[in-house]
Amino acid sequence: MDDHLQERIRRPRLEDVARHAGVSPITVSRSIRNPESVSAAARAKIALAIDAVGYVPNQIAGSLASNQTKIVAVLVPSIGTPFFGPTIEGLNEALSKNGLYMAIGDVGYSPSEEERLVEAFLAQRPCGMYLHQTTHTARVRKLLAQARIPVVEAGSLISNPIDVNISYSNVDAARAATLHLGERGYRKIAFLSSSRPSRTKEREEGYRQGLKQLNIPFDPRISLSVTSTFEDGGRAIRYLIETYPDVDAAFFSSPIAAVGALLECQRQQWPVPQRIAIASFDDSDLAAQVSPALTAIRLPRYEVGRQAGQYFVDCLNRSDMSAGLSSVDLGFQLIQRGST
Amino acid sequence: MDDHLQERIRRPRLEDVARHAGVSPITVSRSIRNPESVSAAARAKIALAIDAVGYVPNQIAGSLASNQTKIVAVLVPSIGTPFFGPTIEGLNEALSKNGLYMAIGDVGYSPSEEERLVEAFLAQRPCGMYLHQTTHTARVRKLLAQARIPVVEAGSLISNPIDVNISYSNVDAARAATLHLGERGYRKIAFLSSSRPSRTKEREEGYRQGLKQLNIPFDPRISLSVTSTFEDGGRAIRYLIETYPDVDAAFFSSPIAAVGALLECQRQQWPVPQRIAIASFDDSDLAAQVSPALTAIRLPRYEVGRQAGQYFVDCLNRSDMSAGLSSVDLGFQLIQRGST
DNA sequence: ATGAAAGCGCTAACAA
DNA sequence: TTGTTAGCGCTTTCAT
Repeated sequence: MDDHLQERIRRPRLEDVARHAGVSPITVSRSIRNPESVSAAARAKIALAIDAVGYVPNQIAGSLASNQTKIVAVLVPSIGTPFFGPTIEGLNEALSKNGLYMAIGDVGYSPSEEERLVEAFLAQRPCGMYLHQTTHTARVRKLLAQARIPVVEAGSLISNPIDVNISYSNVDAARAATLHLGERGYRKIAFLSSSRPSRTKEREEGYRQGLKQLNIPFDPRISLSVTSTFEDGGRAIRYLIETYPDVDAAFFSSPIAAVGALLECQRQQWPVPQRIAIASFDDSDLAAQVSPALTAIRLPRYEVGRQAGQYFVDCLNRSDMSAGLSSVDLGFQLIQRGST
Repeated sequence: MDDHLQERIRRPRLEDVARHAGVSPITVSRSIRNPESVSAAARAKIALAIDAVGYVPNQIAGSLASNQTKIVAVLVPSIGTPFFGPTIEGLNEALSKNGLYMAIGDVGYSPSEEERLVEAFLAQRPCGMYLHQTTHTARVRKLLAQARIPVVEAGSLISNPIDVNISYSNVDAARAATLHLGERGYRKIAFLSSSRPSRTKEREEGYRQGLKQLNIPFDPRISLSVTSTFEDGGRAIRYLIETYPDVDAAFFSSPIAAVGALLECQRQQWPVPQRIAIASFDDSDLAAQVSPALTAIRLPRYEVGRQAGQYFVDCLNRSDMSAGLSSVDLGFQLIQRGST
């Protein structure tokens, strides 16, 4: 009687299950978290009772008592863009397999927004934090250091990570692509950087290092900034060909812009790579499908997420932390296709 | 002295701030959550103290005491695919603006995985749940009903939502595209459904309704299942043209496959739409860029997320719930381009 | 505007 | 293997 009334009013607790099963609350707790530590008989009674009262554990209370959560905070520069899809997938793969969950936030390429979100997410006491970002405000670094949780920074290879850095080198990859173009005989290589503030500097640095190695002088007039859209990619290639006819190769930081450029070349009947070669920093299914298919740097985006996720899992199991290396270079691949 | 030692050992609490500021813990709590309810003098002292001790609120304890969280659980069929990007962006837009956060999970098109995740996420006591899915196990429906939180189902228009249904009609949209093709004079219209289990049935139903309205008999031989890849789209159109030369239009459920088909037509020099017209169920930037650009149904994916997010926010403010309509049809647009 | 007391639902630590 | 006790760090409620 009383029971039925109460069930209407408040959600059942451990105690309700315990009473129903004729055991103590802690036994129910154990049977849920670590079934082997409870006798088979008790386990059976408890399973029945859980079903009967419709019990769903309150993880909030559990987290407060145990001082640990199963939530990893994931902060990305832009939640909707396809770029981070594979990384988030990799994180999810590693985390969900081990009973961890993701809380996700969008920092919009803004350090102050990152600061706001880091603080808000730390209030949830996550068991780890993934930042797809390597430059932070001083306050962020301080908050994260105090938090004493595993922190993975990704997106660039850096020398002084807060905790662990898992990434590829934008500089190396951009240099490799530039060298590839040089080795294929292209001499007047334009660089079309993405307008996103994130990795542009590093990619341009790699491009310049490549040029130097090829003994090609850097020409600022053919180093342009382009938004990451198909339209702007097309616009850029048109501008280059019309303004600097001796340009024979274009290296795009954005794979979207690179495809846009290639589609524009198709429309304009500019043969690729004979009239102009095109290479892209980032690979995509699409890059492999256009004609000619695009030469591109393949970044280990999925792998970054998976290894980051695995790191959080490992930290939780052996709870010593910081046993691994502080910086992991996952490398990249140059996929040569018809466009160069 | 004692203070400094303790700070090393455990994170500062409300009490530490309170002692530092010379007020009671509850005043600190108020000053954080509702600054106006505290005198300006106290507020100033407290702000200083928070900074001095490096206090980050423990939202876990807060949630347990207040019996409410700021977390919305978001379950999508596949976290990495670009399809859900705009929806998640819309959710994030509405939620983050109002101090709510997202926990995200991937149910992988599997009802049993959905059940597992719904239960796990309910344990976190979210203040709302977004499901990009409309068919559920009985247990999921029961759990969600008991949870007494706002629930948004999206992805299809349905008649018996658990709480609220915000979507577009797959049937209506597929019918509209089919009718469009009929009106443009195409008579032998193939349907290439996506192999994803999700909305395929509804889209095929719309296609058949459209055919019926056009007095065109349904021909099961040209209703095929195709994976959502560029390659398979190309393969499908090749198969159709080679096997059923009288097919004059192809309606793709997957925008990726549709673009793949168009690229294949370019390679094979099959003029579009003269040899064969192509239409796509879902729009994308890319669809607008290929030549000819693809006629496509534009789905309000961002808007679905934004309105769902707004619903959660509204429910939290007026805490009555279920004041709105139970089903919202956000419609769709048919964007006609060169491919039809 | 501020404070004191009580308790949210669970788990850690200890005991049996 | 099971139970008892004592909190986890906050917010609610009630008082002043």
